Amino acid sequence: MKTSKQSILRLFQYRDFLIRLKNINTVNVFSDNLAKDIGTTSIQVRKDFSLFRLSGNKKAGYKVSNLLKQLDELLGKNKKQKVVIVGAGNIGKALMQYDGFYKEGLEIAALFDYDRRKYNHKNNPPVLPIEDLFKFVSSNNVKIGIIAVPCKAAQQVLDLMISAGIKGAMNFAPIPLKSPKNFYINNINLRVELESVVYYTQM
Amino acid sequence: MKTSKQSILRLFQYRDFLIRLKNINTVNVFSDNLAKDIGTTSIQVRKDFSLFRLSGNKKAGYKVSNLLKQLDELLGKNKKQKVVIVGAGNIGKALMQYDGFYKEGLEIAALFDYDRRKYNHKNNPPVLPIEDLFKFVSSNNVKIGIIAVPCKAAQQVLDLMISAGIKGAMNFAPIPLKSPKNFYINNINLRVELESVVYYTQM
DNA sequence: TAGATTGTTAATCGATTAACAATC
DNA sequence: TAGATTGTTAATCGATTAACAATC
Repeated sequence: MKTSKQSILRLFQYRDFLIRLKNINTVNVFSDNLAKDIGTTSIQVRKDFSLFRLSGNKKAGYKVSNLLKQLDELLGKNKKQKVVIVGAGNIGKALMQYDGFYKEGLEIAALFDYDRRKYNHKNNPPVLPIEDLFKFVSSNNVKIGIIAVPCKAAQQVLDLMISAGIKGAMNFAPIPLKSPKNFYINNINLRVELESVVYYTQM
Repeated sequence: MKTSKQSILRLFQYRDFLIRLKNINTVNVFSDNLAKDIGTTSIQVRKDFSLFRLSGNKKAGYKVSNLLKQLDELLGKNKKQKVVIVGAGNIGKALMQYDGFYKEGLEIAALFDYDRRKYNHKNNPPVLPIEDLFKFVSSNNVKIGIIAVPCKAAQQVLDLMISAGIKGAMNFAPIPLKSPKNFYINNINLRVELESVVYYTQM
């Protein structure tokens, strides 16, 4: 109960806003400013902070740099994290080039694919054959994977990741995958997300 | 209360599974099968169905084709929906080529971009100049948009969409956007999603 | 019938919101 | 001081889970 999934997600969003504030040299911020930005209420903001023992000053709000430092610590943003992507198709490439991963401590260490024509050892990050995944992951101590392959290959890729020592994954294949309890998987089903937009606009 | 966001999302997932079942000619399905597939409980499945007046047969479960037909009706899957994408970068192109949109009644009618070099009227869907968005959307009666542009252009694109008559959007720009109350916006922040995977694997 | 399954009502759980005391 | 803000405790709300009746 103490730490809910949703408040963690909001902490990341607050952090985003704080970074923007810091860039324009803002020193203080009120819970109400934070709330407005991410589209919630100031009560929710203070509640979230309360859960994680983040405190400000009555009347003066929160110090941007101080709060940011605490959030970085709390969210483990001080360590660099290596990530591998399996599937060098459109989604894989989009993520490879996604701005802002790197400065957030997320390093796309390599892409992997089944298709030989896509291999490119010289690229940064390199595009490697799927056979190299196991060795790469274990020798580079990678803990995070992204699955961007077609449905029929997804479970196989996940199993390979797990056996290689990966502990959490983001999955774009629109099919539920089986994983052990201690493995964290974040399913992103873009089709369902789009379908739900359609549904809500029709109501 | 009657219709919760989460149960709607699950209805789409049940539907996915039912389509797969239909393809392998399965006739009947139990709530427990549905639950296993999407990773929930049979109680939840029956509760969801109960909310939407979907019923089966005691002992015999649900008829796949019948249930599918009812879900299609409920979720408005019988009408084709046109969608426009603004931003012909990696994410835009990934979505353009995303398998399965079309057969789900989602038609990517056109992409729009600010960059002249990306224009391609001959492509299917065509890649058009952003100046054409307003006219295209209103004359084709498009109700759904996808925002796949950098942060600094996102709000401007959304405003343009709204003025052209779009009613709901999926937004990939990692920044909160302002929209009127009757406009539905689904924010997909891939960086935050990935960061949360990192967070949970570290615990 | 006995066993298995649906479907609804009630109970629980968790997250959000409200109320308000503390204090700068 | 008065006004504005934080931070915690209590109340509400919504979603999930449990219990159980109905019935094939």
